[in-house]
Amino acid sequence: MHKILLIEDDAAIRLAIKESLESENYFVDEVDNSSAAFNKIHNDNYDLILLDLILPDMDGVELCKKLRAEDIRVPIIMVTSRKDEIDKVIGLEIGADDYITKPFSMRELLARIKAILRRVSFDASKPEKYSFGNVSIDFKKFVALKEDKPIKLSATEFRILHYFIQHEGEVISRDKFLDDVWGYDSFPTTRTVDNFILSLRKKIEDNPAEPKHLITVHKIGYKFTR
Amino acid sequence: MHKILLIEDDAAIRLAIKESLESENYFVDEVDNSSAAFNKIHNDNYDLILLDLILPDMDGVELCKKLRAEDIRVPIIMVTSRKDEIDKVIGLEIGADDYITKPFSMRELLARIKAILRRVSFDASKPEKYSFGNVSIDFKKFVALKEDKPIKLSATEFRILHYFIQHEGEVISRDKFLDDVWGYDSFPTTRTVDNFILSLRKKIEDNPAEPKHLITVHKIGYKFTR
DNA sequence: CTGATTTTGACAATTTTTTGACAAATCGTT
DNA sequence: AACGATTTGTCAAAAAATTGTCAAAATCAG
Repeated sequence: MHKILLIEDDAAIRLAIKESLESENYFVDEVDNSSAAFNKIHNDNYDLILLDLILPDMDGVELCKKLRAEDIRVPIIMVTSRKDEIDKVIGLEIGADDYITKPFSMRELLARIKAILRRVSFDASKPEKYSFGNVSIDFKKFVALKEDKPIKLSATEFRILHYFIQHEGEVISRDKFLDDVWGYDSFPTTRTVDNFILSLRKKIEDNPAEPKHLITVHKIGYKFTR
Repeated sequence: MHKILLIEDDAAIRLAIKESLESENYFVDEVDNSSAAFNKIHNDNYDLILLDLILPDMDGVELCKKLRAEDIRVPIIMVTSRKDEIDKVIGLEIGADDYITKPFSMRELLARIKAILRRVSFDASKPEKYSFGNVSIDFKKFVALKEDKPIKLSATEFRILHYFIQHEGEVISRDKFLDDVWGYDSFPTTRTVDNFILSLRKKIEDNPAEPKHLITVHKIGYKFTR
């Protein structure tokens, strides 16, 4: 889940934005002035900062500059009320990644946030293709073959296999699966994991009753072997 | 990796841009005046030039003209502070490929760079004409035929098909479509993508209910197969 | 202004995910 | 080896989420 710091002195606007962001499953911290923001930023890791340009104590521009001067590179989206303020401010010297002027639609704000987060966080080490036994998988084309015949995997099944492959040989507990594959905003039971293992075995094992790749480690979890 | 030459006399701006570009995995060379730029360009191959309009020695416009006169065709993006300067630039005689006025956000600059590099690499390996099933498309003339009968495609539909063809077999998420086909300053919902797929299917599939070319990959996106 | 295109929103159809019940297997303890 | 407690395998139905579809609203180009 992405963590966003919202810096805005108008309480009503702050609340509105916070609620929208939360409904999109972002975690939001809010402050109403830039010195509080400055502290928060130093004590916490944010994925993105939403910064209103007019703040009581330190100006938003100053905060932005200060952060960049410290080589803090969290993406920053500036929010301004007046178009002509941008001119003074958003110039690149300041180091904001994007800006949006009031009034803006929530949809646009959310879209901009999403666009920036997407750009920043791309998966570093993902195998695009992988094969084991008589199974081969193309994670870019989302195609899986067993003995050259296509098998149908759901999106979650692809994710699980991908995770397994990245952690080959390692025993993964059901809880870890739920954390890492499902994420922090979904809470199925651990039985859900078993069921996915079951269906994956049916699809990729020669003999699902005697799995060679998706191995049960009793009372611990499952592991993948090539 | 793409190689970019950044010509900008303000050191702060130069650094900010350079860092952003590098974080996007571009290789960046920087100079602060146009005669240095001129030499660099002759001794090296750049994929793109970012040129500030106000430079100490030679004017950016002059540099641009000079390069074009030598038939050097590297794409050039002009950066200007004042809106009225654009007029000088756009007049095509200068030969810049795009321009951007200060203030601008990093996101916009990166988007424009991406767009131009994409366009160029597309021109290089151009599928000007393409056919699949009983459909053939001429992307230069913007004409599409199905069983030799013309079908009417909108500009967006052409762009989508073109994007699909460039990424044949690959599954494209709705978000990626919005980024790459719609661009950086428009924020439709992901449902818009579905609707375009729908209308494209009606036009190019024999049986739109059972598409053979525009395939849904549930929970991931769509892919094109020949 | 008009007509075409793009975008949204509602609802239906489809697919996937999750749950829960029960059987089978495992483990530690007699 | 047998027992009981716990964990895992298995299946199918329920719940949830995604996509297909259409039409109306908004936007854009001429």
